[in-house]
Amino acid sequence: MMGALLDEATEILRSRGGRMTSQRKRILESLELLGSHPSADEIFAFVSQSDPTLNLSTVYRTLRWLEQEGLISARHFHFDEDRRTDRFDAASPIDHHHFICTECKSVIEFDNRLIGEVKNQFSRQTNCWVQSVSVVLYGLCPNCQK
Amino acid sequence: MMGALLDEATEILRSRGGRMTSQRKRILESLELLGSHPSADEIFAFVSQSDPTLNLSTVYRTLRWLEQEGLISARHFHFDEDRRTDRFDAASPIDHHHFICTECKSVIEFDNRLIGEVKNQFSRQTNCWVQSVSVVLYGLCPNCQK
DNA sequence: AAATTATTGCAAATCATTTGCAATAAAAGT
DNA sequence: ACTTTTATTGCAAATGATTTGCAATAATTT
Ligand SMILES: [Mn+2]
Ligand SMILES: [Mn+2]
Ligand SMILES: [Zn+2]
Ligand SMILES: [Zn+2]
Repeated sequence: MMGALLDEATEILRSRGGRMTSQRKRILESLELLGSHPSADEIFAFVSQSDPTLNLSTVYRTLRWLEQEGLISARHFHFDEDRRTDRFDAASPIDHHHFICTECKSVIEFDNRLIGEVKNQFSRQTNCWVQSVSVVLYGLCPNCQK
Repeated sequence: MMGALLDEATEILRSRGGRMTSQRKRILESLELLGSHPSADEIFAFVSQSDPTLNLSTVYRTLRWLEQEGLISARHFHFDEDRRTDRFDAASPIDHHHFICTECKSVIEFDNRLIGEVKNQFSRQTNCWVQSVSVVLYGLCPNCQK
């Protein structure tokens, strides 16, 4: 249960002559601890508490590597203000979708088999081959509806 | 048919003491001509042909204003390379969705009533109020499947 | 035509992210 | 353990899209 990401990453590194460093360990850890969808900066701030020498570049390099390996996914949620910062998702890209409360910025993950249907119908109608689907709902969570 | 955007924009300007300038006219025009989902830079390049004095800031200012007024929408399509440039959509945010061919970068617009269902089911289950839905499919268009 | 002020062009600032490079430290070889 | 190899890091500078301050310009009003 705990350390799934770290184990997978370690395995990939081993198989390629890569090195599991203390900074990578901490970044992996933080991805599991910070459940939400943290930005590189948030991960940096969190890990910095326990390792003040960590550099933001290392955070980015590690995240991009994990992304390439398919262990995490980068997303842009279209917040009112900040359209531009990537958020990182410890889960694989393909198996869930997101609701964003535009007021408190909380994120709810969900899935729905109808989404598969949408994909199938589109494929059938256009002969496009659909590899992945991104669904993002924006609105107000129960709390923020007042 | 032609000039819908320009007409709406002109009307809004009129009602607020704004001014319909030549640069705004050209930018609005280009949004209708360039059917695809152009970036600010692409709009800039296009309009520059007919007005070499136009400045990129003006393009951005106009686009952001149109976005605020709800006449166009800004989107980020999650292309492999460039995750960071906004693309502008002459259509309103709410009434259609997109398929992106990750090979040739072409965009196909579509809609599907099931998406409304997904939204309704989510609302019912979580008591969240959903304001907007973004669906983006990534894959290969018929041509690029070889 | 003169006055008013919304809008522009220009240059500089922002801000998230990336990159080059020399210093550091895993892992491998001895 | 000691040395070698080289993957990885920290640091500082670069990038690239977008934004912003401000003086100059041009629509509109008077
Ligand atoms: Mn998620
Ligand atoms: Mn569109
Ligand atoms: Zn909320
Ligand atoms: Zn294609």
